[in-house]
Amino acid sequence: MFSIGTLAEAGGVGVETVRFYQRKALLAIPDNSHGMRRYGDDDLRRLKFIRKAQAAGFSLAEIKELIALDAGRDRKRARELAAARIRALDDKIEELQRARKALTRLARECAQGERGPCPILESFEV
Amino acid sequence: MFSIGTLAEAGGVGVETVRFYQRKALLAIPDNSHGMRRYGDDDLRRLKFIRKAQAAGFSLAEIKELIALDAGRDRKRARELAAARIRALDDKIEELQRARKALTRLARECAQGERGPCPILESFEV
DNA sequence: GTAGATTCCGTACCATGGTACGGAGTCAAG
DNA sequence: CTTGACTCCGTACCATGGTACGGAATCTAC
Repeated sequence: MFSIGTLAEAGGVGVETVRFYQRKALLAIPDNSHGMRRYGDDDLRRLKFIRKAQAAGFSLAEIKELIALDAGRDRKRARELAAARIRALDDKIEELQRARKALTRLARECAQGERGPCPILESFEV
Repeated sequence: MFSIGTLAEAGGVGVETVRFYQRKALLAIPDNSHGMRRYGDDDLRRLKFIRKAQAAGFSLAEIKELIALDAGRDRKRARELAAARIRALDDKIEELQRARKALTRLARECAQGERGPCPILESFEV
């Protein structure tokens, strides 16, 4: 059992962020009737999950649903959320790869010399 | 020459968004001393550029700099911005691919049956 | 047992990227 | 030459994901 500061540090976030997640009901608020609130491994696991799910592009609202689902038994909904997000990820990855191509082109076309305008807009095929 | 509504539609954004970009100095505000403001192909090109650059992950502040650079002659800075964004894109693409993997695993482990909890947190290797 | 760090809690504030509102003026088609 | 759509402009508001503040209580280490 550890304090909120220790939890935050272990999760790689600030104390205020932990509190924010608590307000959003993404993290439980432990009882403190006997002094300071104490946190356990489950809280840390959940905090880390929130950060990873965020990295996967889930919004905090979606993450909240995922957490509820984790305890629950609606497999169909869980699969739906996963599938939708995989599609969104595929689209996003493709988009970023297109953007990367445009930027590579920009860098190449700006490669020579130190001065003079680069065709930045053109590089993006605008 | 066309109106703001036509420009917005052609750019795939709302009129209010065009105004917002104008307030942010991403788009020029044409003279209207002789009536309504009129826009040309350059405005549309720039609007489309803004949307594409956004898709590449540039913030509006960065896009503003890119536009200034496009007219200017500081190739070094343009290359720097491009290179930094390419690195950021590579990181992001990798991260999304990791997330995709976690989600695929989640979908697989939730594949059987209609009810019962899925190990959602575990799927994310939390 | 006391000083300095942490925690608690509510509330306020922040940046980003828009979206909406409302009244007055302008435009375009019938 | 009117009617309905569009424009102008300032200002307000919105969602998301935090970050900061400040006074009181509590902890921890010396």
